[in-house]
Amino acid sequence: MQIAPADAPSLTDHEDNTLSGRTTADLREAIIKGDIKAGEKLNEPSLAKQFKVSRGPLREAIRRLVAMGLVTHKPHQGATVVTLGLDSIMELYDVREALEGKAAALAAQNMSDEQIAHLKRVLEIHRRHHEDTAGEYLQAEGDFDFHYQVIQGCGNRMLADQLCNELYHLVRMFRYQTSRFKSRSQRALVEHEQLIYAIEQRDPQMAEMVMRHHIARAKQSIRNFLTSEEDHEQ
Amino acid sequence: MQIAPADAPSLTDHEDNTLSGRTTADLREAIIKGDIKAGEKLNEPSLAKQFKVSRGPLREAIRRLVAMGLVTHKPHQGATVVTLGLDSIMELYDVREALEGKAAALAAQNMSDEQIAHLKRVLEIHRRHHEDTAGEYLQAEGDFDFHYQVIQGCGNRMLADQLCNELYHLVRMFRYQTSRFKSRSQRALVEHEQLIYAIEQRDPQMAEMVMRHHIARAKQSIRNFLTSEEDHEQ
DNA sequence: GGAGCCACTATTGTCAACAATATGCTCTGT
DNA sequence: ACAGAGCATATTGTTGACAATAGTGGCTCC
Repeated sequence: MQIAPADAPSLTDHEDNTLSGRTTADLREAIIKGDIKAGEKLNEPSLAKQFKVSRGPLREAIRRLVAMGLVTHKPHQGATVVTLGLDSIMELYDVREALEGKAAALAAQNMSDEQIAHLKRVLEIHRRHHEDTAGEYLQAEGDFDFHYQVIQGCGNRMLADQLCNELYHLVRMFRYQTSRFKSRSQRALVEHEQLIYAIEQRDPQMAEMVMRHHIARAKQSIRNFLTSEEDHEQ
Repeated sequence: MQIAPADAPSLTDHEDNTLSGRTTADLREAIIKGDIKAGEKLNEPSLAKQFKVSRGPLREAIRRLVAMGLVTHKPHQGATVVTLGLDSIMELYDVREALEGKAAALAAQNMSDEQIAHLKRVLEIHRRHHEDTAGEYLQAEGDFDFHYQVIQGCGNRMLADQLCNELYHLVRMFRYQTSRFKSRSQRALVEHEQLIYAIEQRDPQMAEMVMRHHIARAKQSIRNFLTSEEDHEQ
């Protein structure tokens, strides 16, 4: 069992060994980590040269990222990295609330005892880490690690794919963009604990409610942070 | 196996005019309507010849369909049309329940009075149609038309895209595969009426509850139908 | 001097040939 | 006759060149 996976070899890297697959992963990480900035245009020849591939695989990679929601594409005008404004983030968190809420409910029904035990261990590791470092940065990735376990345990592959292959990367991108935004880790721990309790009780409604409140609070916290920041800058 | 007729005036056809875009739409309709059967392998050279395009645009089309969930793809082995087993359908309807439930809640908050009036007109048309034809087939597409209006009125573009660009096509494919499955139209009308009431009252929680029950019932109805059919066949 | 048109350039869309990989078949050996 | 290895073939992955389109700059005309 490993906690927050070290670096780029993300949990969702069942990527293939083809150039197209590797390029997708590389380009995706470049965008998420901000090496290619938000709103920037993706120039095919230059990127192809940069990644040392032809334009064919690169274009396929771009198409996959479009499906992921990381870039937009207009015919004959090319692709540009999405800009995550406050509105988009709020929308994203509403979708997360709906999807992960349902995932929590299903997890309460379908998770094996072994999986629940594993979830407890993950929470314990996060708590230790929080105590040791006084609420450190890793919390961000670690937080998703917890959510990831719940999602994988829900038993609905379609739901899990939607969350992990598409929305997850948008969340990561947002977190890289506003890495200065922390806090909430103490509260998150408590809420995660509540969720485990609900799942352990095999109570889908309670699990869904807890998860939805958890995400709704995160959403509100982000809104407060971003709007106050706007005020400061203007 | 035939090619799809060139007419594909789907609701979501903001497709571009490029060969890639048109091929995507054509191939998509061919798969949804069953011209290319479930589980069938997509042979690139042969399909390219049928659609009169090169393999480049065709491959991009396939990639988009993979993102849509209509086909799966394995490196060096090619793409195959998904087979919608009972399990997949159940998963799909759980995702719909979560997403459309939230959409209904948001619609209750954000829909304009004009949009609500339009929704009422759509419902009225469906009711007329139902009375005239004693519960006819068109109900299937009409039903989604109603849901479509709610989704568009929710004001969350990300949510709407997820539903209309991805899940919607899977639902359509399922309906084409089991077009003999009807019924429920009377009940659906009542449930749609309840939803409008909730939206009109600007009651998000009630709207979400009504929508979720509506979809959950549809799910159960499908399960009963498909399992009984299994029994008959075996 | 400004507005509109035209050519040019940079970039995207498309194609056909080439390379690499998987699958199925044959041939051989026991 | 059967199992396994190796080859042949079909299919996918990749490439560089070609075509078409949108944006840009300069030029002319009013």
